[in-house]
Amino acid sequence: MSDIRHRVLTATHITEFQRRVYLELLRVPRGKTVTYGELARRIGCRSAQAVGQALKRNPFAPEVPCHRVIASDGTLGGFHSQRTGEMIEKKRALLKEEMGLPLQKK
DNA sequence: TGAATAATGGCCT
DNA sequence: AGGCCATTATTCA
Repeated sequence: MSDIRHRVLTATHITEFQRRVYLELLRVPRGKTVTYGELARRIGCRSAQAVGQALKRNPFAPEVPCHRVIASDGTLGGFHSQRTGEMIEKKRALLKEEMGLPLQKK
């Protein structure tokens, strides 16, 4: 079982909203991707930016499947080349093959 | 198809 | 209260 989930549930240095985002993210089944807007709607939010911000500030780093979140275009959306960014970028590539995604490149 | 801009909603300091 | 954001949609060429 993912202690990550437990960590999020015990996280107190984050807002309730943030917790929802992480939980929903962990809730995403493997081989499935969700857009910021989709995830936002799931938690009852209308702003994908808020979700994105939550992931950016993600205190749970790559432990959380943030690589399953993509833009509405089916692209990788945002992501920076920071330390975690590189790792996630790589993870994303593997995840794509894992789920058999044809890598939509507009 | 690609780029730029506008609008939007919520979070952080 | 102000600024920020890993967005989204729309518009123009």
